Amino acid sequence: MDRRQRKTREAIFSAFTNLLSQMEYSKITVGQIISYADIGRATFYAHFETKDFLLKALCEELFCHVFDAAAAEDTKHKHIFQCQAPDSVFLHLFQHLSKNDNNILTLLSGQNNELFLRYFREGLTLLVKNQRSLFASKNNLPEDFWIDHIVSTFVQTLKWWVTNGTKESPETITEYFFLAV
Amino acid sequence: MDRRQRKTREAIFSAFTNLLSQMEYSKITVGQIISYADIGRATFYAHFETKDFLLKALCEELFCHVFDAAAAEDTKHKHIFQCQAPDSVFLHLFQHLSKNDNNILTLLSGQNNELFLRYFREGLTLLVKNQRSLFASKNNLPEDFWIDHIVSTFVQTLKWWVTNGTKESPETITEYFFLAV
DNA sequence: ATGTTATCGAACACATTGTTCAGTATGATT
DNA sequence: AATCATACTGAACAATGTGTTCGATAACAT
Repeated sequence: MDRRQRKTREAIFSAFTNLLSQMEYSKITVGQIISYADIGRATFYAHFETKDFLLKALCEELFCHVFDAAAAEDTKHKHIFQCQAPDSVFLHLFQHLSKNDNNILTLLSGQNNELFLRYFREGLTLLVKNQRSLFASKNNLPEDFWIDHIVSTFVQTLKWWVTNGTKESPETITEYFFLAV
Repeated sequence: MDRRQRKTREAIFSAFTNLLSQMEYSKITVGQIISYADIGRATFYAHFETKDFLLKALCEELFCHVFDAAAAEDTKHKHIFQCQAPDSVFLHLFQHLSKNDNNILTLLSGQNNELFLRYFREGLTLLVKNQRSLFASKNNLPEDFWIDHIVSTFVQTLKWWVTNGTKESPETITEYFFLAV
């Protein structure tokens, strides 16, 4: 990819992420984005069809990164330490999120667009399906129902955690999550 | 209240509700609302400051009505039949919602504004707090955490129900809800 | 019958979106 | 270094939506 394209794309993402941490999605205008990113109007539209597509692209980058990282750390962990703690994927996810890389927590906690949550839930659903064996106690319920339920509970736990100041350790939050679910 | 005001207000609510069942909140314009309601532009703004305030007013009417009705039926039920089934409030709520009065289900299931869900959750939180004794099993978790969790689970159950065609009976859904929670 | 108040409707300023296009700068390729 | 392709600029543009204003008209309460 052309260096110019890369720089522009990153400038847009950076501006957009900053704006997202300051105000809710629906209030952000393309004018603000190009002003922060310091690019021309036409350039923005050469990269993204609309603001919604920008959000989608950002989510794909952020969430893929987080979920992949959590899964990878988990695998590595198991290999090195032979650790079979059943909650390790989720613990790693909470740990990773608690660093607030790329402001994901900020974005998830604020009153942002539903699109945002939808993409997060999509990634999370895949993760939960891979870990379905952890939740055998739910098997008197329809499978898609309880997968949905676990995803909801994770998101709720995360929101509660952030809203209340992220005071608890990732370990404690993981415990809450498994107690609730 | 002046009859003219009442009529206008109802025309706006009616137009808005219809539109909400046809398209998502963010796509609806004031122009469409006044066109459906067949009123002047200035009249709309004499009643509601913005579209968001209209949504808020609608939610207050709808949700108050639903939660109050559920609580009232529940009380009546207990008085007449001496029924102490612990899940009756929630069963009544599911029953009431399943009639889809005023399109609440349609509105809740669609990809509507977060505002909408926020108001629904507010009402629901009050209801859950009144019924906190039903969920004693959660008392090794912080109280605000599990109240949040129960509210989340209710909303998730409702969404799942509607998304999957409202095939299950209110009784079955209530059972799912209590199994999940 | 009278005074009050809601509605009308059209016009208004303003903001935002998404497009267009000619000109300029930067990158890749030989 | 010269050349070609392509990304960016910046300003202008139409189209759409928001929220306000105001004089005229109709409906209401008493």
